[in-house]
Amino acid sequence: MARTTGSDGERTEAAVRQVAVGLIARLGYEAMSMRQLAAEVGVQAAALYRYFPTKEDLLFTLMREHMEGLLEAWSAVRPATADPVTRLAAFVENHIAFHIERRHATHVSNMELRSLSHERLTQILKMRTAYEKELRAILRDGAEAGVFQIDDTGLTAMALIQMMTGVIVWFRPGERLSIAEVTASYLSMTMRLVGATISHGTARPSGRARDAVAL
Amino acid sequence: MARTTGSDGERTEAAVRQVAVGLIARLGYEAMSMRQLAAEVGVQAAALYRYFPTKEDLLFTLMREHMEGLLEAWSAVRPATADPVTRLAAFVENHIAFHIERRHATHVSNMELRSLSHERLTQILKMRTAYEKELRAILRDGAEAGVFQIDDTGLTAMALIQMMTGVIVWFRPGERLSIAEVTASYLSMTMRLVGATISHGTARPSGRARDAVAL
DNA sequence: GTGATAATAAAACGAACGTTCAATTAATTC
DNA sequence: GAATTAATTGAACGTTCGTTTTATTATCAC
Repeated sequence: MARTTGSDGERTEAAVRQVAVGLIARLGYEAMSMRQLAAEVGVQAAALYRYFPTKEDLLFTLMREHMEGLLEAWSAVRPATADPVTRLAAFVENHIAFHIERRHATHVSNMELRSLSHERLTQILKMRTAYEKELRAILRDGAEAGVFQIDDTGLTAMALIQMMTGVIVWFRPGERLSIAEVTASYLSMTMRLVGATISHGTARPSGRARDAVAL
Repeated sequence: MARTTGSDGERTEAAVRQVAVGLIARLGYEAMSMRQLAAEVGVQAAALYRYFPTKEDLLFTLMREHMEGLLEAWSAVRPATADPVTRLAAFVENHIAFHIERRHATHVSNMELRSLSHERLTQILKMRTAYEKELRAILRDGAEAGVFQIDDTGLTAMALIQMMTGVIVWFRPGERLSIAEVTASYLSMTMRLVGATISHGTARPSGRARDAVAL
């Protein structure tokens, strides 16, 4: 009825986070009880409160670190070039890879926003907006350079993000398609969707789709 | 402390459904209490059980009728023609219109699946699969006829549905874009994504994107 | 070894949950 | 207008929830 042999705060906290992501993704935040979480970690419910003051703090921590990870991942691979096609390709590849790798955490970050307090919701949405802004900038640059054919930059960015993130809904590792195949297909669909051309300067006035990249 | 004047079972049940959709969409199924629902309807919690035996029965009813509505809406507008471009355009237009019109119900049907029993989940997923099958058939026919350029029919169908349904996440009526503008943009993006051509017979062997429709 | 501190257990708190039941009144039927 | 049915109330049930408190033991620094 006290500290157990071999107990270690860092290991326990890491276990709590990991189990919580899986449990919330599967059951939902509201449906997961602290007792259930504790049981799967192998600890009493009261022990959780040593690491997270409230259930909502736990949720917020998971979400914030997920979003920070997404922004950092993109920063790490963002190309230095100004070429919109290269930048868009990098964005798509990073987005798909990151979200497939962290399916459960993405599920949590996308589905449980309504369980956050207003203030914390704002914080998460700010990070999300910053991420989407990166994509919009690429699309805008490409449209201005004439290498993309886009009606509405904002709408196209949302459509692309929904399409790409949606991969976590149906994709299961080890099934029919490999991650590489899925990524290649999404890259191809993305380039067609934005009407990407291989002309590196300005697009020709007519027959704009003539040089569509065959990705 | 009994039947109230002017009370009417049909009206009460309709009110319960309508309020429940809004409440579940906003708070989530688990977070919405039966007492809260009853209060918004203007009735005591016990009265709800006259219409829905359990909370889950209520959720299932809302979801089933949403999916039935979706399938019926598509049946009503499905073109008789064999032309894949026309059929795809009709599918996209119907999908966007239906989902924008029933944003809250769509939210419920997409987000609360995990709160259903196994058997009922299977029922809902069966309807969803039937709907997706319609899109896959259009894409397959178009690919075989050479009017669409598609890597993988199943993957493309999922990507399109995620992209289109995602409209409910960011679209708000009366803001920057009208429903007509949004629909036109999504139609354009869809046609480009599947590499639609205006050639009504077979596509030319090379320069396949030359005749991309300028939607 | 001894003292400080970190990590946990065990038990309990009040509140809220979905649901049931008996009582009661409005509307309808004959 | 009496009998029947439809619609609802108010109170209660047992359970579970997030969280707090207190006590107890392992670990670590010296």
